[in-house]
Amino acid sequence: MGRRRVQHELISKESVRKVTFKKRRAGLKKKLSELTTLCGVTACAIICASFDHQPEIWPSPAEAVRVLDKFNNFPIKRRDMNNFDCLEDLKDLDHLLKEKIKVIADKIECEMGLKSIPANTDGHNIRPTKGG
Amino acid sequence: MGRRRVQHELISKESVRKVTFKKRRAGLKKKLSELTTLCGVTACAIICASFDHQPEIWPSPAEAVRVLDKFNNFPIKRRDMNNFDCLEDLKDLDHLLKEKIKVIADKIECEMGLKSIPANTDGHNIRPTKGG
DNA sequence: TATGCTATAGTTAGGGC
DNA sequence: AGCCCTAACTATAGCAT
Repeated sequence: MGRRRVQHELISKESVRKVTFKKRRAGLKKKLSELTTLCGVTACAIICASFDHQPEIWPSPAEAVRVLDKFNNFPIKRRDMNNFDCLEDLKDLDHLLKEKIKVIADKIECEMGLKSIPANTDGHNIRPTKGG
Repeated sequence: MGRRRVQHELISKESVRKVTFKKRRAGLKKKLSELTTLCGVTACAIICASFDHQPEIWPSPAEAVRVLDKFNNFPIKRRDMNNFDCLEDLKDLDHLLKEKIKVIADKIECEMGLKSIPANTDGHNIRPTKGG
């Protein structure tokens, strides 16, 4: 669509790539918005471009968290069925998720000022950060 | 686009809504794929529809985890800048994230069979699950 | 670099099977 | 339900500014 077809490969010229990115990002955002409105579904998108200083999160960070919650409320065993494109990837999913959650959990605890407390009297025993 | 314009509101007839959802979901998936290919960015989308038994995750669950990692690698303080649509929502984001991560972490530990271990000899002290 | 234009490639609503 | 068709509509590539 546009004056000419484009190959489905990385656009080599950075200036062109950047312009195309902005245009298509806007288009995608609109499409996502229409999908949620017309069909009454919740959806979010997260886009990380090296052009940007931070990822873009739609419709909003808080809504993304709500959508992620919906995802996370599916028990791991039930998520592991057959509706995904890449069964190979799925083999790693549980492991990746577990690793990721551990790292984030540590980071969050750290952020909350609860790190390096070996064992407190509230019954909350925090895993020490390794090599940090 | 199509034989007639549609109002930008919830499609009332469920059968029509479902068909439109499937068509537009496919379109969105293609657009997301093109964006990542053409522009060399990483992106994921998560869609929860009541039609489906589980959320749909693109390009794959594992890739979504990688994109989320990119997001989570931004320090919380730096995320809280000004590139988001909803500053009001952002006020709650850190809190929501912290709560969410805690719940998920508990769930994961449980899944891994590490729950209700008060303290083991590896130096990994796990927070006990509260209330069952 | 960003914004506006517009010809044209691409998407999809409604319908048939 | 799913798949194909195509008119009608939208998104955007290449330019111009």
